[in-house]
Amino acid sequence: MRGAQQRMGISERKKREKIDKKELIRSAAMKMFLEDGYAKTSIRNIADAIEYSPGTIYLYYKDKDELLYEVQRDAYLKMLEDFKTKAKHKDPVKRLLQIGKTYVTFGLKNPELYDLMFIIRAPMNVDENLHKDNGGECFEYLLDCLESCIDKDLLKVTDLQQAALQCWAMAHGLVSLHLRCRLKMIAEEKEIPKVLAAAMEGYIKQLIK
Amino acid sequence: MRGAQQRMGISERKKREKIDKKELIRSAAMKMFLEDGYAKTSIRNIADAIEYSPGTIYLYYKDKDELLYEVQRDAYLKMLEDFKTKAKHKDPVKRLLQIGKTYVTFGLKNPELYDLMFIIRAPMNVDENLHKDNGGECFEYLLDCLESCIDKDLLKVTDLQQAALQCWAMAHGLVSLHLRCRLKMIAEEKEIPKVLAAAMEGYIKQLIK
DNA sequence: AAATATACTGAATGGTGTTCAGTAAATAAT
DNA sequence: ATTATTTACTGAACACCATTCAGTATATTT
Repeated sequence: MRGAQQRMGISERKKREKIDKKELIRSAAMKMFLEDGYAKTSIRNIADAIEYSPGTIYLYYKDKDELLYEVQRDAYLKMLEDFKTKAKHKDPVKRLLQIGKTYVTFGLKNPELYDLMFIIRAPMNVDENLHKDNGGECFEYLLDCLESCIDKDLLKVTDLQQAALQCWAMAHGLVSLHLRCRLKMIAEEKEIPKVLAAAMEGYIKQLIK
Repeated sequence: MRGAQQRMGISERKKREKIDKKELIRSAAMKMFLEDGYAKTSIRNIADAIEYSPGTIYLYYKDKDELLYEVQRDAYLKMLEDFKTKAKHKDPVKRLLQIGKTYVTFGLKNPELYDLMFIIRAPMNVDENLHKDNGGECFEYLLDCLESCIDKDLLKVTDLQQAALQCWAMAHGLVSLHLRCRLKMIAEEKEIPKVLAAAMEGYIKQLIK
């Protein structure tokens, strides 16, 4: 009886240790992805950093993409947290402005993170619903806000889906064009945050009745 | 005298042949970039396709990036051609709508081309002005159109730079989110062209007085 | 005919993701 | 207590990648 309990305790400890290792790998990968970018971070580099062999990583993650998905999951949560703390004004229109500003700022402050969330190519074969499940929560935060605006008849537009798509596309367009250095003809590097924020704010204000 | 002329003729022929080879490499690369994407096309693959050794390519191009820049140049010209043929309505507002539609359609019809023009990462160290010089012409086409609109007081906005930035960001946002499969929660694959065109058109119409 | 210049090769260098036979330690079964 | 089994991990090997460069073969000049 006692032996069995002990064995169960041990096996649980093992399970915990296994999760810890997975977590160790994940956090090392996250750190390196953010510092050097996804492409420049190799499985070998990660293995070196945590002082294990490359093969070990494949005991916990199917491939490099799966590690990316894990980090993306975190990133979406981080963005959602940002929305919840920085875009909670009662007035849905003002909240919409906060969401836009928060999104753009998030992208500018976390370029590598933004990159692996929305820009870099990664086969969506494995987990087709990852972005629906994770990014989905962020998108729904926007949807809820826009729905409130439309319900209260505060906007010129009435098509919720289209409004949401436009807001997201505008914010993503601004951030991603900048992250790919395509706005050099428009503004100096140091002016970019202001210019992008102004463009986003300007767009949303056009929506208001 | 005749000998000298002949030599000059020969050296010119050689020069032509050298340009031809550079062109041969460029067009093979372009074709493969469009079919398989930039990342999946290797220097070895290109060398195989034109039946030369990998080393030969480096006699004509400094590195793979330089080959990318060459193809980007072409791509910008192609887009500008599109604008000139498909967006030439006299009425600047209608022309603006044509530009938006043309841009989005271009991205959807040439996904790999769009990718290497605006989405993939490539060090901008070498030729910082490439996008200013090439993409610049496309952007100026938009700028000219918007300037006409604003001059004739047809838009609600008056800030030319901001309007141009918004238009571009909206179009790029729509196209690039789709190319990275981020719009699955919004619309079915086959509905995407309609949805994106409607969003773009809807946005521009919001701008009109 | 000898010297030089040109065009090209393909093996080598140092990287990448991924696999897998082998090892060593811990646990379970006898 | 001894044997068998499971578990965790290794690191060399595989098939790629971009890039370099000594060597070769052909063409041109001297």
